[in-house]
Order: sequence, then C-alpha cells, then structure tokens
Amino acid sequence: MSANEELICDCEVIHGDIVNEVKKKMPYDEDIYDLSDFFKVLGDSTRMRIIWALDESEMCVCDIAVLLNMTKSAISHQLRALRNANLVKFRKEGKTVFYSLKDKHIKDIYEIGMEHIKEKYNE
Amino acid sequence: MSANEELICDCEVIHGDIVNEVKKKMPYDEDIYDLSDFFKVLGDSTRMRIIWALDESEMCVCDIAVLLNMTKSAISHQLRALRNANLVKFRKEGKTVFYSLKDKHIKDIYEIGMEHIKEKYNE
DNA sequence: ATTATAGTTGAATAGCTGCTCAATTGTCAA
DNA sequence: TTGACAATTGAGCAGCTATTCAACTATAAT
Repeated sequence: MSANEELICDCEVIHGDIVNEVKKKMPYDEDIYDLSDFFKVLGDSTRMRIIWALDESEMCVCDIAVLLNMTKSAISHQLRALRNANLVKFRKEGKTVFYSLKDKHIKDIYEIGMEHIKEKYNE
Repeated sequence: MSANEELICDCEVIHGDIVNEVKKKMPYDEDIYDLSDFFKVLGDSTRMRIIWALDESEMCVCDIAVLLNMTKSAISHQLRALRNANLVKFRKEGKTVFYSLKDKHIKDIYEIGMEHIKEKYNE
C-alpha cells in the first residue's frame, strides 16, 4: 500500500488467503466505475421506458414526451444521459430529431434482467 | 385518459400512429420499475465490486471490508441492498456471516455490460 | 460473568440526481 | 423579417442515496 493511501477499514482480515486470491482477480477500478456507470443509466424508470420505446421504433423527442406524459425538457435531459452512455443515436430531419437505439446488447441485457425479476420468488 | 390523470406533456404529438403502436407494446409500469430497480442495484461501484468479489469466492463481511478498504458498516449496508435485490445469499458460521452470489445470471449481465463498454469507442 | 469480536441497525449528513423553469438555438413557413 | 415550434441547455430545487457514527445483538473465549 502506497503512502498516500489511507486505511479506512475498521477490522482485521479473517481469511487472508481468500482476500489475497480475490484481490488478484479484481478488475481495474476504472472498469468497475465504467460498468457501474453503465448500469446506473439503466437504473432509472424514465430512461428504461425510453429504451423500451426506442426498441420498438425510432421516435422524436416530442413523441416520446407524449408517450410518457412528460415535458420535452425532461425527456431531452434523459436522452442526453443515454447519448453520453452511448446507448442511443439520432438523426435530424428539419426541426425534429429522431432517436433510436444504438447498442444491440440492450435487448439481451434487459431480457436477462427480466429473467432475474421473474425468478425472484422461486426458492 | 381517466379524469384524475393530469396531462403534463408540453407539446402536441407529431407522429400519432407511431406513438399509438409503441404505446400498445409498452410493458406494465410495475415491470419497468422492477427492472430499473434491479439495474439501480448494479449501478453503484461499491456494490459492483462486492459482486465481482463474491463471484470469485464466498466471503465474510470483514474480509470484504478489508478487500475494499471500507468499514464493516458500509459493507453491511450494501449487502443488505444486494440481499433485498435477491442477488446474494448468506450462511452463518459462529460469529461470521459468509455471503455468496445467488443469481446465476449475474455473470451474464456484467459480461454484456463489459462488452458494451469495450465497444464504446468503435464507430 | 466478563471481554472481545463479527455483524447489523438507525439516524444524520453530504453529495448526487431527476425534474422544472426560463432562456436560447435552429429550422421552417408566412 | 417575423412568428412558431422542436429541441437543447443551465440553474435551481426537492428527493434520494452512500457513507459515517454510535449503539446494539449475538457468538465465542477466558
């Protein structure tokens, strides 16, 4: 441990061998942050509804706002988050901007998520 | 639209046919909430590291705290969130509590997440 | 019994996040 | 040019959340 790292943990290690083994296999912090940031984007019901909608059809901001009964501004803010996460792409046609899904994995991901939820109460 | 539903959207629909088609296919609100809540749990770097760790090996609270250099309390709080989301299970052995992953989908999910991240900058 | 340790819990707090509101940009039509 | 409208943007705010802190429970050892 380097000098400027502070020890925060309030206990002693119990199974040192396990901790060392796991530590070796842990991913880089940056990957962890990227991965959790990615799921954070999916972790909001508004964005999730937008994703479901765009999975059905390319749509403009106004139509999404009507569909979800929210303001254009609110939708636009969330679309920016989805753009930043590289989940949607868009094309402009006159005044309107059409958004669509960019990532082909999205469907796989929420299908697995759904599986998890459905299994929730089976033991 | 029922009487007690308020119209919040600040614009008129542009492509009514598309909106209606998509509206038909949208999932129930409850499913959307469950799904986004599930991803919300994965959308935190501490919980994500715990998941990675437990995917390698069953571990007790104290060892996780040492591994991540955090307090037992902080870890315990996050483990509760993971328990509530049905993602981890535990067994007690004397004073120590061993946690492990419960859901076999988890690995699939973060592998897809990783794929997405790796592809981020290919156009 | 007493002490020590693993873990949990609830309250408090600091930081984050999603929506609103107002202002602004860009495009089209009259 | 002017007005209308789709969309974006930034500031501000209310609600949420991750961690801290202190108190507590439960188990084990002396």
